[in-house]
Formats: sequence, C-alpha cells, structure tokens
Amino acid sequence: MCILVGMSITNPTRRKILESAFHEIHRNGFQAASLSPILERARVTKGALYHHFPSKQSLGYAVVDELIKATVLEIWLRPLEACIDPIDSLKRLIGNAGKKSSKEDVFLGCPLNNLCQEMSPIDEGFRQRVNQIYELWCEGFARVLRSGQASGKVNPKIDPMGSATFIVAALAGCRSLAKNAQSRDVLNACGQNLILYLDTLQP
Amino acid sequence: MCILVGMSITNPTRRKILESAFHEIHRNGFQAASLSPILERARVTKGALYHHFPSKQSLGYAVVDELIKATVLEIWLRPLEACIDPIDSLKRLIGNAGKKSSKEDVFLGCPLNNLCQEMSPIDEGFRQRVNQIYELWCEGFARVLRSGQASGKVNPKIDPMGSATFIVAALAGCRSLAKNAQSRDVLNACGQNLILYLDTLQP
DNA sequence: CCATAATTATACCGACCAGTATGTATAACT
DNA sequence: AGTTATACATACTGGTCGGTATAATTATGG
Repeated sequence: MCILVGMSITNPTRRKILESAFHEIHRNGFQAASLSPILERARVTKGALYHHFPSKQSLGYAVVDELIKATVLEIWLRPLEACIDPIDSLKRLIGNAGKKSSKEDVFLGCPLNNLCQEMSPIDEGFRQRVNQIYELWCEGFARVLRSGQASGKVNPKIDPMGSATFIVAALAGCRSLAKNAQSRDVLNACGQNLILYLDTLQP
Repeated sequence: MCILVGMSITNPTRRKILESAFHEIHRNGFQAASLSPILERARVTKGALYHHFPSKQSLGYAVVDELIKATVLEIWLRPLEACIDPIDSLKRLIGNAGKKSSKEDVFLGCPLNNLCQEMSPIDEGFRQRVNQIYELWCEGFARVLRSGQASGKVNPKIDPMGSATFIVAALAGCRSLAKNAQSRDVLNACGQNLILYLDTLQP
C-alpha cells in the first residue's frame, strides 16, 4: 500500500472510510471507484458512509484534502524544510523516491497525477483541490531554489518557479511512463536524467 | 477538436464511430465514456456500432491503434524523418506543439497519457497498445539523437534512449500540469525549461 | 429480378450504481 | 429515568450502463 499520512483524522470510522476510498480510487480512478468495495474494505455499511459524507463527490474531495495533500507535503516538502544545499537535497529526494517506491507504487502511478488527469476537465472542485497541492509543491521547490540562489549554490539566472514547475512536471511524467511500462528501470532511468537536469541549475 | 490523422480508415461509418468515440474518450476517459453520446455524435445507432465493433473495449482498442497512434506518428515523428540538426529540430517541434495547441488541447491534455493513466493498471490490452506507441515515440527521438552523435552535433556521452525517454516523459508531465492549471502559460513555461534541457545535450 | 449477404434500426434485458428512507442501538444530557 | 442527538445498519429505488435479439433495410452478385 502506498505510504499514507493524515494523523489529523481522529475519528476512526471516518479514517477507515477515507483510507479505503483512497485505495479504491488509486486503483480504479474516482469515477470507476465503486462504493461497495470501499465499504467492504473498511468493514462499514452504507449508512455509516453517508453519515460521514453527504455524497461520493465529497468523499473524493476529502481524500484529496486530507490524505493526498498531507502525503505530498510529508514526502516532498518536509524533507526540504531545513536543507543546506538545495540541488543536492532535491537530487537525494528524487533518488529516494525511486528506491522507496514499491512495485505497486510504480504500477499504480502518482495518486495526485491520476486524479488530475481524470477529474480536472470534468469537475472543477477536484481541479482546484489538485491544483492547490501542485502549487504548494512547486512553490516548495521554488523556495529552496531561491534560497540556493541567495547562498550562491544555484545559478542566479534561472527562474526558480519555472524550474520548480518543470521538475514537478517531469516527476509526474516519469511516473506516468514507468507506470505504463510497469518498470522500475524506466522510473530510475527517467529519474537519472532529471538529476542531470538538476545539475545544470548549478552556477 | 484535437488534430486527428488516420487516412487509412476507409469505411465512413466506422470512421465516424471511431472519431466520435475518440472525442468522448478524450473528454471523459474510456470507462466514463458512454455509448449513447458517441452514437448521437456519429449519427449512428447501436446496431451499427455493434456491427463494426464486438464490444466497447474493442472500440477503445481501435481508437488507440488507428487514431491515436497515427496522430502521434504524424505530429512527433514524421517531422524528424529528414532532420539535419537533431536538437534544433526537437526544440522547434516542442515549441510548435505549444503554439499550435488549442485551448481545448490544453484543457483536455494528451489523449495518450490520459489513457495511460486511466487504463494501464486495469486493462492489459490498453496498456500494451499505449506502451507500443510510447516505445515508438521514444525510439524515434533516440534515433535522431544517435544520428546527432554520429554527426558530432550531440554529446557522445549521453544515452540516447534514456534522454529520449526523459523528453517524452517531461512532455507528458508538462501537458498534465498545464491541463490541471488550465493555463497555456504553464505549458509554455515547462516547454521552455525542456528546451533548456535539450541544450545541455549538445557537445 | 431474385437470392443472399451486409448493414443499420429498434426494443429490450439484466447488472450495477449512487443515493435514500427508515429503523435501531448507543451515548449524552437533563 | 426520560429525552434527545449521534452513529450506525438494512432494504430499497430510480436511473444508467453495456450488450443482445431480432427486424428492417440496403447493397451485391448471378
């Protein structure tokens, strides 16, 4: 199962439903995710679900807001909070992401990007939620690049936000191709080339 | 409407169905693409559809094999067939793709990547078909990079297939983020950074 | 002109889905 | 103890889906 964060969710029933919903959505997408497997997995009945969530849509929104967002922040931004060498930290982060990812992670792809692809054009609520997370992600990377420019460890000519956005986009693309090829080798090869790009951001 | 190729499809009814199916799948994904809008759009009844295709699945396969594949080859590989300077050609290709893309193209994202994200983990037939196209795409880029190495215009140290895969992945990622942000600016910004990466492949 | 096949149209089926109506058990408060 | 709100459980509904059986039409070949 994909690493999940979300300590702030206290109610155990609600939490079980959210995690089970994430599991199904990650595998089948939101629209094709049926409620009954979610209920079975969470060992909960439909009455309980509709007590905690007014609709399937709001359940999906909660999965994004409370699980996926927390996980992205934990995996991709918190390790950068007190970093000294930005480019080195980013390289390590990307390298670790490749190593740590399980076969299932490769197979199923990035939960955020999956939802982005499926829901953005047809549900404005999903789009805004996913977009908010991507913006936090890009801004987090841009912040360390800026601090690297200040400390002379990053080329002052590069546009931090543009480069950060490209890195996030490349990460999403790498996971997408690796998912299709069902190959960790593809993931690593793409990651290596992304690391080569990061080196070009040095002064 | 997205640029579409596929001259080889002669039967007009079959062709209308395929194009209409592509239209719906591009907007809603394969699973959520309902047959009735496809039939309405193609001005065809269910009997006609099930005469030409045994199932919805096989209709989806045909869309990938006959429309999407032809379009990728036409847009991304044919312009490279007789290229002199590989990196310059690739940069121009990427720049053009950004300019030529309509608002809808940005909004709906890459049809191939959409299907990859949605179907690869749950339908092996889709996965193999999408994978074949991605492989053609990567091999096409790798081929021009190799020829560039032979003519001294590309750094001999780089791995052509690895770089080509990364370029394709980055392209997919850029379109994905731009789709979510619903912004051509994001697409162009990412494209510019990809072009910067291409420059680093020079000797 | 007829026979035969190819193609298209219509009506219908069972399965599944999200959502709801209603009932029940437990806890909290007065 | 009695009342009320919270937290579930069960059974059901209307609607949509992909798929099919069959009829009608059109094209083809002798």
